[in-house]
Amino acid sequence: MTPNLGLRETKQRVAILDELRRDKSHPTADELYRRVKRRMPRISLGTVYRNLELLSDRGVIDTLDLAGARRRYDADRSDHHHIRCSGCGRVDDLAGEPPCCLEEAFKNTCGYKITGHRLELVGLCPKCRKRKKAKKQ
Amino acid sequence: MTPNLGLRETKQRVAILDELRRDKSHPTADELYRRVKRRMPRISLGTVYRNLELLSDRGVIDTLDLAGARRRYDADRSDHHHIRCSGCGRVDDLAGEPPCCLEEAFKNTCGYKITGHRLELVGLCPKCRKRKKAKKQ
DNA sequence: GTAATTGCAAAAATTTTGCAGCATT
DNA sequence: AATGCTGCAAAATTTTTGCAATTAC
Repeated sequence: MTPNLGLRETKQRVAILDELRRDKSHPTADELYRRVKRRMPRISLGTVYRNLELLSDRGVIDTLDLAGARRRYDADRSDHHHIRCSGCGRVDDLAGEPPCCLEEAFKNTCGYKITGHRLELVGLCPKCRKRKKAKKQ
Repeated sequence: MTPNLGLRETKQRVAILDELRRDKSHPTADELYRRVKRRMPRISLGTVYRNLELLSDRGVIDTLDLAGARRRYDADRSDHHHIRCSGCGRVDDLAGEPPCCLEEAFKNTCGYKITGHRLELVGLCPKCRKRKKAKKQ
């Protein structure tokens, strides 16, 4: 599965991580649950939530927690940002370098010890753009 | 209250907006409800939610929807970002210019029509830094 | 008078948790 | 054998909604 993390390698955990790695759409816990359920029908939603939290705590996966939407998960831990469609809620990866040292820029503000940041663009995905155009005419 | 927006000027709406403007802590709907309730004991939480949504739709207030936390609201509509404490969840304003044209940087990515962005720093607020230090020793 | 808005309470949606039994180490 | 993990179901949390009565326009 992954280097030793003090976690047991249960069938459920392996299946959850495997499906998340295979699914590039940043699924919610519930969406992932439904996928895993296809190959493991007795798995419970609670198990999925518990495992996603454990894996996230140990840095195996990322929790997206994007603004306003339900929590989403991402097995891709590389440094990248996301864009969310305000029409349908889908979330895509942003290509391109993370911009100029955001954390640096705010380093000496307000007494916080800065540990990270989250940048999220908002927009309309191609499908929703088309849909909107169609509506207007 | 505010220029005409096709909204009636009910006592509840006025009180909600007034309290939000007075409260710089980016309260959640529930926190705001408890404040408003002090001067208007019969107001209901549903009314607070409904008004916050209406006011946000019309751009009178901002919905923060910061990552992972509960939804928060902000009557300050100036262009600014936020920092969230991973210890206690409090949210503060970030001083300083918004960094170099974030949206520009990603303009030609992935076919989205970009309409906005959200930047949120994460860190430990002064209180939580102190608390953590105390614990360690 | 009309239509928007409210309070209330119930429902919906999402996430967490207690527990007894099971599986991994 | 020990203990971490699971399924299940119930609970907790947050937000939304239906409806009859009220209020602003």
